[in-house]
Amino acid sequence: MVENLVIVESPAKAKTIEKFLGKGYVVTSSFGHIRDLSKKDFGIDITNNYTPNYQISADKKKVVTELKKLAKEAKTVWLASDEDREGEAIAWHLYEVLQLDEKNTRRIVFHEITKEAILKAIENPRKIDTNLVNAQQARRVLDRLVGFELSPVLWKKVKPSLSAGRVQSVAVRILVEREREIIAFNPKSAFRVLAQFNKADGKTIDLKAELNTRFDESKEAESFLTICKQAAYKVSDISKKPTKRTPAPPFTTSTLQQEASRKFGFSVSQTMTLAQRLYEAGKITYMRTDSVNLSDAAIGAISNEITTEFGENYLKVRRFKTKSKGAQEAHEAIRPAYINKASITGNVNEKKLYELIWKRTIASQMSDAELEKTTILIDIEGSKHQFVAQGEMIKFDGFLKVYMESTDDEEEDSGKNLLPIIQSGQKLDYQTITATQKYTLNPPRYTEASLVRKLEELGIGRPSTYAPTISTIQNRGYVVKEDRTGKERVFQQITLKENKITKLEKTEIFGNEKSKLFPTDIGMVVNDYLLEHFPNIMDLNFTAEVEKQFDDIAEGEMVWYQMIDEFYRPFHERIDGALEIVGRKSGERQLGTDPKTGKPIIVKIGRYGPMAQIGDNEDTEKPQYAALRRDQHIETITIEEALELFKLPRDLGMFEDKKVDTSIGRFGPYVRHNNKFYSLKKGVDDPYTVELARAIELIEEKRITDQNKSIAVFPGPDGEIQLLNGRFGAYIAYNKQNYRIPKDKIAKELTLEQCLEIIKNTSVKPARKKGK
DNA sequence: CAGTGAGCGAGCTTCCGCTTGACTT
Repeated sequence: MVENLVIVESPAKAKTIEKFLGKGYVVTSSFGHIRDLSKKDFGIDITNNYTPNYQISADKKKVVTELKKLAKEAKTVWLASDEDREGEAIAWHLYEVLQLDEKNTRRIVFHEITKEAILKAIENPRKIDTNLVNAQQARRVLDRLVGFELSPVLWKKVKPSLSAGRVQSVAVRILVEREREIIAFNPKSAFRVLAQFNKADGKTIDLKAELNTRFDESKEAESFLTICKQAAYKVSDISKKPTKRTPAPPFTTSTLQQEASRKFGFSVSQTMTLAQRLYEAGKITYMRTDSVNLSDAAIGAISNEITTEFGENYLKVRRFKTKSKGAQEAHEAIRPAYINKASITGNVNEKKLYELIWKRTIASQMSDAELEKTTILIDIEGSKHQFVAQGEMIKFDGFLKVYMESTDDEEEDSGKNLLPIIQSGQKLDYQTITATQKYTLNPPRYTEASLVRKLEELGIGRPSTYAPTISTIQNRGYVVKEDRTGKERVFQQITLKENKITKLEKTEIFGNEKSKLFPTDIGMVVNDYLLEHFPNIMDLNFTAEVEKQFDDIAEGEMVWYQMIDEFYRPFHERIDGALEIVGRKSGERQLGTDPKTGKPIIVKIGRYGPMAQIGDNEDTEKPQYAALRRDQHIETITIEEALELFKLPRDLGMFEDKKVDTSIGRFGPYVRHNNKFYSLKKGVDDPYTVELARAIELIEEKRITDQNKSIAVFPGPDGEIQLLNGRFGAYIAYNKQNYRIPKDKIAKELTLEQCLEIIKNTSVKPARKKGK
């Protein structure tokens, strides 16, 4: 007989709490939600006040049986899920499913896992807050209605298996809009002038300064440098201004994802997997949180650590306030479980992430850094402009001793260098003065982490869904994360050195992208379609607005199904309206006419992806088709590039009485002969120019490697059993399956019997899931 | 593995938020 059964959401949390409570308490966990809307036929009775049809999730059946058993044995059941909308609903579902008795059920909540907080919670039980539960039901039902009515529209109007939802569709919209800003971006250039001074009153110094003006035209820059040739330079003013810098608050899920991305290049899901491991090992507090709050106990421990490690003057206790919209603050900020542990054992990445969390937590309770910003103004004889040198000196490092937050901007040499000691009125000599043509930068593309930040700013999504959302939009093919190499462009540089002006044309690479999110053609077409027919769902403020209503429901000022009804009726009308319009949305774009045939040339999304087409479908003559290449996009492809596509496949001639042709396929450029494919060599061969002789060379080369590929062939019951040399060593190929050869066997010496044995002992792989 | 782009029809896809493992490469 168990006296008290406490149910929390996470097993790791249960373990910790059990230690605090000791005898008489069994602490267990529900593993999150135990029930959800039925997957079939909506799970909502629309005609009956939107009554939800809840079902115990397949993977929770075991948990529920176990919990039922424990609850039956216990005298008192304590529902200790999180104190937010979802947590309240979890408590209510437990209450319903476990068929608990109100008399021996207590609802308790705490925001931090400390002994004091939990004992206090036990002393102050309450009842389940039905209004809060209803707010959650409204949230859940709304998301189901939106997701399960919009997605089928996309299946019919754009492409099967697509999806839409309150969160994911807005996330894609943000990326599409940024991409279009970038496409439309028109860089402007101006000449930035930098001077390097090497003498002050004849004494050697090292001082870099930038002109306080930029010149639009190279002529202006040149005539300025001509003035500089003759000019005398004088320090006209030195000013010093004290400034300070304040530490960032402790980590939340989204800020942790951002910093781990900026500092270590971790993907959002990578960070979460690492954090989960640290949490389960008891090394950090809960990793899915929107709170920047630290418990009193933690602040005490941090203060201790700072005073002993760095001294009293480095300590400044701070309480941070959450700024983000819709934060529910059921937990603490993400911090080390034991503050005095500056590092841990574990793999390299776990260590890195832990140390980052430790530093950020400690720094958040440290003094401001005090800086002195120095500005030196330099007069130029014969010019109204001035050179400006700026420097920053740290007078007291404060929190910078342990931690410095990174920014997203790829910083140029911002001139915050160390300045030499110099006096006002001193005469300066230049070493070089350089005017460089600088182009304005397009708005930056999003990384996974910066998209999460944007979503959080808008109050869209929750800490537990940021990583899954980022995966979903990639899995649906709306977005790809990739590197793209930039383009070259020419810029001018005019240099004054030793009284001579020289002009140079240089090239730079711009627009290099690493691990950035790019919307795909499908992403753009779906976005435009949804925006056209469902602008309210696509509104960046849609979530914020329904959240207000959920709050009203939670306050008991609104009936949840009435709120849903007001949303649903006009929404469903739009669904019907969209379905009535015939035809599909293919994102078709006219490029012009084909000079050869005079027929229209278009690009659009076809059955198998983005394609170009010459001629109409209605035309008596069948149109010509060509798939776009991976790096080509409906929105940006030019007519010239599209016409290039139709030059392939190219016939090269005959070889061994069979046709040889060349083209570009899914895996790159190839030569085809007798129904066999031979890859062209990257960086060597080009399908537009490759000739028959070279193609034959490639064919013969491949034949030789293929000859060496086969080690032995045996007859098997379902065709040949082949022993082959592969990329990863020898393997067995039989009946369209590959089999690994055990390490203790040598491939060459295998007999038919041994091969059959290996095949028999290998568990057949389950059918691969189709799609990506 | 590298193609395809007409049409029909069966059967499937899909949301967001709570939680962990169980998967594969």
